[in-house]
Amino acid sequence: MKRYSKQREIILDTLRKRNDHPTAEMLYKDILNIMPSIGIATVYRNLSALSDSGQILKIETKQGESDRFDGNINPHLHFQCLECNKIEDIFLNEDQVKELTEKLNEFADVINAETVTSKILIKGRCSECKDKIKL
Amino acid sequence: MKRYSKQREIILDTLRKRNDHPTAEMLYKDILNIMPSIGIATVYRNLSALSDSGQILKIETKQGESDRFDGNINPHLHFQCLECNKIEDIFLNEDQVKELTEKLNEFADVINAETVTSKILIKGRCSECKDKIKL
DNA sequence: GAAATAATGATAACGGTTATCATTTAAGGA
DNA sequence: TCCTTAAATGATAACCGTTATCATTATTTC
Repeated sequence: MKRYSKQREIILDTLRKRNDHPTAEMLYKDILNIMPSIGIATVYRNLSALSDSGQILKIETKQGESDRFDGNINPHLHFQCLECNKIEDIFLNEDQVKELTEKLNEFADVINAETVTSKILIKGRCSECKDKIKL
Repeated sequence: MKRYSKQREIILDTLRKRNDHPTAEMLYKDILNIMPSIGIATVYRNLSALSDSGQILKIETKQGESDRFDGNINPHLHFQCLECNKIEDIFLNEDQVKELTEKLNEFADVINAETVTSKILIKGRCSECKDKIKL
């Protein structure tokens, strides 16, 4: 990422405009409407670069399933519904972030390791699917 | 898994004897010494079935990287070292499990969802790599 | 503007996993 | 024990998301 590119700008903009967690493929299809000449490799390349540089988040789900991307880098967890596979954000307030960080540090201490980051995915039933089952 | 199979028994035994987090490939190579006729597909098939039935754990790491398996199903978190990629277990005592569960439930409540399970991977530097960097 | 080289687009290749299918084998009678 | 049924296996082709390759295009610097 040593040089500006129109493609990267569009990719970042497109991702930030959404408030869900699209795959590279979904973004690619979106962007084709704006820049029909863009290649899928460019989308993957830039999503990787942007996530490496911390401008976006990559959510690695299970193998065989496409990675998801998130334009919102405020500290938050992810929730995935076991029924409909939807991924939702759970935003934490400062106190919650602090509590969680302390707890993770405590856990890492058990094996004398140093926490840098963490990946927390809560799995369960989302509000809609919870209701469906009750009907 | 409606019928017994010698292959499945060997796969489960082999995994349980290890206290690390091997990939399907690693287990396959191990098992070739005991049963040279086993096929890689059988290993994958049984690892999936065993993890679906809760007898083992599947640790889904990042895409492109092989899944890891764990024969120990006591509640524990995983830690992955950013330097050497090693995965370590962090076992929790009952109180810690309870605390963590409560916290996750609290987080899921924010979006009115119901927690069933969670996947927590702490990333950072393991005790060995932490030391290496300081040298 | 020209040179240097980063970024792109098209597409081939990759790698872990899953699907396919003929063959083998376990389980439950007769 | 033999027979039948269908689950499980082993070999391998296929799958699919992603990455590598490479010629071409575009950005930056002078």
